[in-house]
Amino acid sequence: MTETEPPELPRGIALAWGVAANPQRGPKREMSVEKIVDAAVELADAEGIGAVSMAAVASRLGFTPMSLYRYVTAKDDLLLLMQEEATGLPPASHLEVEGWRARLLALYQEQVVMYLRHPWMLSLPITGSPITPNSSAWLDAGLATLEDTPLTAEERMAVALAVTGHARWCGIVQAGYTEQSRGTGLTPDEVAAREAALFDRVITAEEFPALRRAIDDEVFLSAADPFRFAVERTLDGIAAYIAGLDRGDSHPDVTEWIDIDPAELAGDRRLKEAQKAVREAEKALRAAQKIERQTLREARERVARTKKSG
Amino acid sequence: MTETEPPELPRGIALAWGVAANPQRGPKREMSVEKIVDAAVELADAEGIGAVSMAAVASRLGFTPMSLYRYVTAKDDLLLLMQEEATGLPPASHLEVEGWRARLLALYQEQVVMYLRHPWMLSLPITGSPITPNSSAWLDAGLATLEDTPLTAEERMAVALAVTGHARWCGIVQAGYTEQSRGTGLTPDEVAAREAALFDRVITAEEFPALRRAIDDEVFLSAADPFRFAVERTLDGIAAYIAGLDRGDSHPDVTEWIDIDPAELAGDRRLKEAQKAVREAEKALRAAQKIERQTLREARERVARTKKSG
DNA sequence: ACACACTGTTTAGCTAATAAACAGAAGTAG
DNA sequence: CTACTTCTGTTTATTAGCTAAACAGTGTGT
Repeated sequence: MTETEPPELPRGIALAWGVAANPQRGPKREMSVEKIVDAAVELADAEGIGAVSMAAVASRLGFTPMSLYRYVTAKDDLLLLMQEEATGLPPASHLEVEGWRARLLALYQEQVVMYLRHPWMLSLPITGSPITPNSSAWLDAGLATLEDTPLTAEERMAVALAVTGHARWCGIVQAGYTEQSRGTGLTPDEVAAREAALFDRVITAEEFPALRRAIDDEVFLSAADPFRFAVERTLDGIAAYIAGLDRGDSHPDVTEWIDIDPAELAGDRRLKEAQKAVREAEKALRAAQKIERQTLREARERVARTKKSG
Repeated sequence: MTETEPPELPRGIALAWGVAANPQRGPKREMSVEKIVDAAVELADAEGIGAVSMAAVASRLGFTPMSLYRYVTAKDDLLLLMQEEATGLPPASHLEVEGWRARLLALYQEQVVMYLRHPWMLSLPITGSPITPNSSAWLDAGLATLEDTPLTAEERMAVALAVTGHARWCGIVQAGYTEQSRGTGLTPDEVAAREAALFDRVITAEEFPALRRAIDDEVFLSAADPFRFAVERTLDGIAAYIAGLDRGDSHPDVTEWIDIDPAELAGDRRLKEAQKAVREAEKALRAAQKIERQTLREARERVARTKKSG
């Protein structure tokens, strides 16, 4: 009888869970996985993920590049462990408040802080669900806040996932500024201002009326946190949903995932042609807009020149 | 008098807006930026962003790697243009339904479809706000749905941003499976199943009670779309908020962004020490858990062996 | 004592981005 | 028409970065 052996843990994940045999013989180890990961995280925090090369990490510890491979099978491994280390355990502070709503909000904020501290985490690829101890702990904490609610298991998962999503999205957008400010040497505020100026210059009322109005209302210079607003609304919606359940509403039918059937793309010729047609039309539109813009620009320049010389 | 010249458009963005001078002299061009970008997008769709090297794109067009540099200043440029191309203009289908809520939901779904079609987009770094024509068009479409609502400009931006965030988050998670299925050769379903098995194996009721319960309730095997649930709740919350405004509620005070003061991190020694202490404690806890897990595993193996031989 | 399992290091191979120098093509000024 | 200039796609070469393989030295178990 073949034992139903579960699939092998990927080496990196095994390391993260601490299920890795330590060798007994041979010379004493001078480094450790933890020291390596620490060094890598420090480097990423300070200079961005781009600065994290095997050589840089090793040299920060005073060793040669190849030495790291005695502790870590490949760079991807190291990145996974860095993620795990930077994720850390969820702080307990969200337990100091009462009620699922306050706790979820606190958990959201804790996650945002985490991402602000380690913005590089957001540029690492996500590979499916987080099967590492610390990520699991965060997810567990999110689910735990909802234990006293009448939500189904699936709904709880959806809520916990949504909170993480909000935090990530907030982090992603802010990390964009962080990165740019690192690259240009400007402060994040200056980057934002520069960007607002670019926007202002390029968004016309004819092409983007709603966006233009938003710019004119100075949304990009506002100090308000749009992400906070969004989480609050989401929590409102969840609260209302729970209230409905308490009132006796039934859980709605599940909505299936949106799925793109690869066959749909590869097989159906008519669909493909239709898509192609749309793309062509888009291109044509864009081309026309380009010409318009260029013409406009030239006209403006002419006027400016006339004014100057006149 | 120095003219208040706005900052130069980055080359890539200039290209995206079509504000790039075409040369007049010299031999006829055999390629075009568009053909290059098309080829790159096709490649990324088919084989993932990892397959997009300058050489691969060039060879797909039948040219040498360096030829591309006559059209695109650097790979980053190409990536930006790919993003812009794959983003496309928002389909008009969301205009076929009535009311801000239905339109936003449609816009959400359209974005999800876009990300499913081009999952690689989600692994490109975000650099601040989307200052390209197509991205702007999506944002404009989102804001436009809210024009008839009593929301402030900032609130509208927050809502539009949130919808994008939900779509991205949905795309990110699903792209994780797509990528993994490409790497392993398994179907996405198989990947999900394998992952569920891994989870099942590693999550104990003692360490992660809530998560364990969720697994036992088979949330990871459910066909329900957790992201859809979350957007619906968010839209509920926004609807309730709007209803409140209509009833005469006032807009709440703005919440400031969460900001990590770098000085806070660098300067305050006590804080730093406290943080270090927390990290040490976390490590200790993790180490203890590791040992526990390893012991448990060994014990199980012993039992299994005994059973076999007995 | 000796074999073996390990250590960190050296060397080398590979992929990938891109700078620099090139020969030939097409406009343009005389 | 001719010479000059600008531009084309190509060739060559440099650089950074990951990692396989071979190596000399170290400590443990027999």
